[in-house]
Amino acid sequence: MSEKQVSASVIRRLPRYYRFLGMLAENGIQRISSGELSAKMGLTASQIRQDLNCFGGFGQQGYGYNVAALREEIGKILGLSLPKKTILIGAGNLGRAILAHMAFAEKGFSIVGIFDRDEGFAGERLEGVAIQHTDALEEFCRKEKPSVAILCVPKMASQDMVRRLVDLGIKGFWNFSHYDIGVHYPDVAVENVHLGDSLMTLCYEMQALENQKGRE
Amino acid sequence: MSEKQVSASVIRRLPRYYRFLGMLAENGIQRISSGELSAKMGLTASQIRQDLNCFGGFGQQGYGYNVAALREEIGKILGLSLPKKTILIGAGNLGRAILAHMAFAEKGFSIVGIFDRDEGFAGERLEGVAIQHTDALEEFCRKEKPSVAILCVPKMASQDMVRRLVDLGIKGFWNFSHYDIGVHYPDVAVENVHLGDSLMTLCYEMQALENQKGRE
DNA sequence: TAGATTGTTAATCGATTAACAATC
DNA sequence: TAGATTGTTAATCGATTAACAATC
Repeated sequence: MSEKQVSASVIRRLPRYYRFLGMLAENGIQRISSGELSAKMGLTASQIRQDLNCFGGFGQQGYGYNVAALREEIGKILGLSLPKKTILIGAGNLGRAILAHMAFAEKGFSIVGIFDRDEGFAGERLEGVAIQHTDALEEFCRKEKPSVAILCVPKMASQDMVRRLVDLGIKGFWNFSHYDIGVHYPDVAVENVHLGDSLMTLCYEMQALENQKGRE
Repeated sequence: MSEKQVSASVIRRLPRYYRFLGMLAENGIQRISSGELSAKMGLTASQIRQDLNCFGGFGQQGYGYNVAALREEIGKILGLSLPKKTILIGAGNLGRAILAHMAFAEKGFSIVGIFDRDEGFAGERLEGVAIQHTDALEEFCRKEKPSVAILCVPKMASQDMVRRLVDLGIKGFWNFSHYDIGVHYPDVAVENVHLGDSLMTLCYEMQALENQKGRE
């Protein structure tokens, strides 16, 4: 099982394939060719075949791909069924919204603890899980051994918090804070969300659109 | 002013430069070389110089870059000072969290309206702006002419809502819904957030880390 | 002036697209 | 079998890195 290293560009497209295949399955579509899928997703058929063949031959010549089977394969590649004990750090409105909004369970994440430095939240429950003070973090992690942390704390607090969590054995961060994890922790998995960057990118795109219109 | 088309890869790095330069400025650092900045950001110095020179020569040989001046230039390139009337569609917990969490004003976005299809929210105010029923959307847009919509509605509702908003003259979408805008609307700017995709990517990275450990 | 560091050109590397033989 | 569509190799394209002359 010596998997060759697959590029980040390919990995970033997998969730999107997974999502589109889910939609197709919901609509009762059982088979699809790379050509049809590429049209729906705005990609080339070549790219889809190339991407999928990083992991194996999931299609059938002359037929295409079985939607449900391919979706399941991609789910496996992503590791969605692997159980991942997860803690939420920061129970402000962003943390709460994410907790309520995301389908964690169907991706293998189970929320086992919620922490906030605000004493006022202590005891309150979100989605059935009690909020604890961050002081309880060390003891909790030694006992429960969570592997993932969702970081919804202010920028100021995040740098120290990350160090603390890495020391406590956290292996993956879903980072909504303004701090760039990852530059200094090569042994953990990090997915930075950086909503501010996203909004600025939109800002640029709108301006570019405007300029383009003017030039035509 | 015939700007050559700058690649998306470069654009996506600009907000990150902007953020790091902001941090440096906060720490009282006035000048920085591409070499120093590259070390802090985990890039190559070449890439930084290459990126910046898409837009002009902002540095000075033998000296480096003036932090404050460069930050301002990047802000200009991104179009942050351009005023953008913005509406929020969907005042559920995600919409509320985003509204409270983001520094819209400092990026030129002003929230002028909030809409939800839930009658129960009508009249409530968030950040000083009243929530209206989505029925009021048409009249509001014709009068106020907002250019940006933040989309925080369920997947089911989003497809129709996007069509409606495009018809009403919305030129940019910050899309938190599960629906992929952009495949069918080439004349609007779209920034898809897709938190689910991000979480799945983390899932893969964690698994890859695990496999790597086992192989060593 | 000498040292440092940019702006820019050239070389390399990787990702995407095209093409087509294999095969269902 | 004939038609369709994959898996895979080769060609192209673009992005990143390296190198260095220009210059502050």
